[in-house]
Amino acid sequence: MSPEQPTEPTGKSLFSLQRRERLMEDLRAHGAITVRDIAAKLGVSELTIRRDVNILADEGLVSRVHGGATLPSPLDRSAAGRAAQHSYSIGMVVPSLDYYWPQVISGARAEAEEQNLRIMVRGSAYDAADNRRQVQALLDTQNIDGLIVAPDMSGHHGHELLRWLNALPIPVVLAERRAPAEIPAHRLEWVATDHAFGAGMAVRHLWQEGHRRIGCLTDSSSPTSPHVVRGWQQALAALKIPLEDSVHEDSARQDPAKQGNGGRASHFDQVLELCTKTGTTAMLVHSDTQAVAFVQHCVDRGLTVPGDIAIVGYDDEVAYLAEPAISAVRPPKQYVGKVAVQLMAARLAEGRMRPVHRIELNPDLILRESSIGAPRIPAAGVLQDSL
Amino acid sequence: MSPEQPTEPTGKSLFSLQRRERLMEDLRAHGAITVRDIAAKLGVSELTIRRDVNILADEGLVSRVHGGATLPSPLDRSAAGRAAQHSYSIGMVVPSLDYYWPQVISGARAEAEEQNLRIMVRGSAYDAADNRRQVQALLDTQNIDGLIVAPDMSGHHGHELLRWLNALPIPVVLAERRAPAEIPAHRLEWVATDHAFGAGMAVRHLWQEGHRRIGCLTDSSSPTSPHVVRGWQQALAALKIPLEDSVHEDSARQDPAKQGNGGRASHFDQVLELCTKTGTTAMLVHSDTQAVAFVQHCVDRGLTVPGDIAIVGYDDEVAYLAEPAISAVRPPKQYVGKVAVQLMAARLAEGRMRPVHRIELNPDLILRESSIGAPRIPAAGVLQDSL
DNA sequence: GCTCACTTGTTCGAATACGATCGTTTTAGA
DNA sequence: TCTAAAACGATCGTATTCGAACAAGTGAGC
Repeated sequence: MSPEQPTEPTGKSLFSLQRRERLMEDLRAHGAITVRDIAAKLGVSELTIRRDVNILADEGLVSRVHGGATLPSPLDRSAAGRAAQHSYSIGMVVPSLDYYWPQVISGARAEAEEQNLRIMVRGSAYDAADNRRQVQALLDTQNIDGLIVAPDMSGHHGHELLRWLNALPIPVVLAERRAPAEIPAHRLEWVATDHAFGAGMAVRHLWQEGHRRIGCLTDSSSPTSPHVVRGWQQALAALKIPLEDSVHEDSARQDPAKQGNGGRASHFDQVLELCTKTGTTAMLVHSDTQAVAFVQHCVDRGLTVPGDIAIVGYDDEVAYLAEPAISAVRPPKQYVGKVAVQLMAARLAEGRMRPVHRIELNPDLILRESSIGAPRIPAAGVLQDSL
Repeated sequence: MSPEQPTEPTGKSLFSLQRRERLMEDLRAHGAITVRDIAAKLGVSELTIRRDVNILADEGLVSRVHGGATLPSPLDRSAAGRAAQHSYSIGMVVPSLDYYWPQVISGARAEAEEQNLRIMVRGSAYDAADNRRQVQALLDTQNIDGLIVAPDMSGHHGHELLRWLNALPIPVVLAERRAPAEIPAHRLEWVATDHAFGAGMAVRHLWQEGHRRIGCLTDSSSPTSPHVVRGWQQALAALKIPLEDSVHEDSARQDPAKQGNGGRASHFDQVLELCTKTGTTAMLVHSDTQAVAFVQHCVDRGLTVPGDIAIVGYDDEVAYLAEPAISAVRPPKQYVGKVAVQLMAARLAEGRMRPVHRIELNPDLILRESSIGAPRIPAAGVLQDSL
């Protein structure tokens, strides 16, 4: 009877995939369809067709228009996104997930979103063997097109790891690390904070506050430490402060038997004694956790900060929590992640013709109570343009 | 008599996208269309067509004219002009317009086009006073939002110039220059080729070719020279070649009385004599022009290249012209310009919160006849991963 | 039986496309 | 240069479509 019924009135309902097939058939036949016609023809609601059209449009198979759909057209500006669809996955291996690195990761994530990249993060221990394990795990299980990594580079194993990374078939970007010049890791790119610059900035600041003997307390177990020390030394040299009788202590080189809180306290006492002996009135303390402990210790010993001794920390993770709040050098952690992803995206897009980029970012100096407002010798004019 | 009805009189209405496609078809067919014709043809109001034309013009697909539209024309300044209106002008001051820098400029220009920036280039002499004059001229006469510059940084005047650049109210990016650490030019950004890396690459290449005494001939009047020398020294150290009896000569430090071609010839003779005396079989020659002259001199003296002495040049401007063609380290000049503009564009867009970026790019080593194919000691396996 | 995941339908406020009017700008012709 | 006609853009109104939220139906797996 009624031959005029729609092609598929009530008979059997179609699966969504079949429906979309039919939709595409009609589209190919006529060049364009309206939601209303198709909905009537297939006996489903218009909303359903709209949803189908959206799905097809997301895959670039149709161009959406008000009221229907057409064959994909170059005039369809939403098609631009389609090109970027075959996006890359990049792996990221960082040595800590609770200090310093969360912000780096967050910067990387934001930029990855921007660039339409997927990013997979893994934490690792601070040692080369585990770094390699984590990278290998990413290579094996995921489909990684690029790698951002902050490896341990100390000792023979570290160098071996660098060579291995350099030989990987995918591009590798180091974050907060630089391959030493003697290792010809000619393919590795990196982005790192210029910690030497940061340390220099801290020293100059203290000098401007009137301090003329500025010490340095570091923890050589951190990969950042050598750069901080170098920057401190360079700044002292530039300011003509003799290096030999400046306080330079390293918490990691303490007698292992004395480790623990007791050991730390006695080490701090030793540092303070040295300061008194040499007339040192300001200290740059690497890693702000240590700076917080040191300030606490000073206060406990009855010293005022910055009155008796001024402190500048390094990293600016927890410096603001101390009492008094500690001035600190703040590396641009967000940007380290962001730029690492930018490097990777550009490398993946441009291929081998792009020259290897190696980027240093300058940190900021965040001034708080621990280093200002206790005037000594009025600042000389030599450094008028240093801040 | 009525076949004259419009193609699509009332039949079915078209979607806007289809309408625009039809419009573009007509436009491609005839080169130009009038709003009235198209409106009649497609059976819509003229206003609708005008709107379509506006949309297409926004995407740069047509040029709007009174009464209709034409294919996009470069004379249509509304397209490029409008976008470029918001955009910035940046000045660029380089020390030479015929050696090395043309390619840097070309890279900068291409990227500026991409980023919709205007770029104004001025040549300058290789001295700080003229650098400053040229920059000042740009600041005075043009409306510069940023500056890319490759200043002379030698001596007191050079340092003074850096301080002045650092204090300018607009962002400054150095190209192929780095501010020394002792000058706290904390606002200056830069992009520079890692010439030390390039020199090291050349030395390692020569070592792999079997050379065990590798000399260096530089011209200390060039700002690049110190980096080349440093890279050469580091590579020698890494390869455990004793530095003290390696040939290291500087053409700029020759007796001024002997300057000129005669002086140069005698200096080259002197260098060759030193090579013989020390058993040096390979030379890294900074600035390719000098390398070309040196190769010519060797050939004139009856030496074969690379048979008796292997040569690697630096800069790769004219190295391919020599007979035999000279292997040379090729700095990524295009990219230096490109990255400088990228840095500037990002700085102008993001403002002061963006940390200072300092970027090094690695050069390539272009192998030609002057350094290969004259096997000596078979290459040892130590450097398997160095190329 | 049950829940869970998935798909489809309904309703309704928001967004969009298109056309009409009218004042302003541009163009062509005297 | 002036003037009239054409073209243009801003604003509004209307018809239609879109999509978010919620509701309901279906099949798979336990």
